[in-house]
Amino acid sequence: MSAEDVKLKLVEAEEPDENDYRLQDQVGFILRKAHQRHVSIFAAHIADLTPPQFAALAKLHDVGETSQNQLGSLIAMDAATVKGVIDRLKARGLVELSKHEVDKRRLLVNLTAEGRDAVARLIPIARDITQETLAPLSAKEVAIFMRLLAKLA
Amino acid sequence: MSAEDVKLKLVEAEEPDENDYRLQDQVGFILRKAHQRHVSIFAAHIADLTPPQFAALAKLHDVGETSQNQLGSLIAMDAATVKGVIDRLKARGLVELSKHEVDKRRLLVNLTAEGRDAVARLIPIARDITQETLAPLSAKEVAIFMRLLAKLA
DNA sequence: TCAAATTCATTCGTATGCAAATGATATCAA
DNA sequence: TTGATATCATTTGCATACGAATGAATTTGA
Repeated sequence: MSAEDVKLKLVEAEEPDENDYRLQDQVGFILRKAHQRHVSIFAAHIADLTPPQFAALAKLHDVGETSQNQLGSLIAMDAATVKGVIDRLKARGLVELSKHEVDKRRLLVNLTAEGRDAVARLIPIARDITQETLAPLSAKEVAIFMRLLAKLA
Repeated sequence: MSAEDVKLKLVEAEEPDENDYRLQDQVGFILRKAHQRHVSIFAAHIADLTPPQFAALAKLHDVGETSQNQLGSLIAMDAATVKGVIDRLKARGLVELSKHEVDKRRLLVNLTAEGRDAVARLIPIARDITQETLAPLSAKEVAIFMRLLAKLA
């Protein structure tokens, strides 16, 4: 093989570019689609609440009173996003806000009685949503998938 | 065991409700966080384009001229969403629009020369983004994960 | 053929999601 | 103590994302 041939071969080997990039095989693209599908399943079961709204209620049910930002960090929302979510839940009477006695910066968030009822009513449905989202996988695959997905989150 | 005891035990067994629902273990919640992490990695590598915008460019590079809605279905965007994405790419000179000669409903989308250059330049970076997103997994785990994730998307 | 149904695109309204800037309050450190 | 930092919350601006309504153009089917 001549020096020129070697060079050509190297150039070929160094050039996977463009031609073999398939968007539909990229993890980000598929992750986005899987998320879309989940949101769609969620909406089919719970029409009057979004996944982020339900996440806020469920977490409040777990931990009780917290500040708005603290709640946000528990459910992976930045300050601006959680504010919008909490505002809408408040407008619907599912949470109530109060000021922290000591630290005047903090805005405390609590479930209302109606909010507690909603969570209790919705949790069984949320379990169905999880199951339907994972339905394409066998039980064994679910265990593997959840373990790996958690590593990426 | 008395009949009463049996009844109590059954009631307990039938009541997983609320108490064992952990938001942070639900597939939808983790899917949302994994997607957030990916978007953040994307933004760190490609500051001037969003993942949906890049998806549109990469797919146009693949398939060439298509109608706006057709492109949307190829990259999993509804008509309203894809319109916004294409409008912004057009404003930046990365795509150009034209009317379909025969079917006057259709709006054809094409990469501009600048758009083609951008895709060529960005595809290697996009490959890095995929790799970094999957970095927490071993090669074997990546293969398994992608197979299962595809089933859910 | 022609009325009904479908497709393509647009617009409106609502809801995340995040960066950046701002203001109020609290904490830290020299 | 007080000046520098840090934290909590809000606001603005921009970008998906999608349901629903609308209008234009095409296709279907009786």
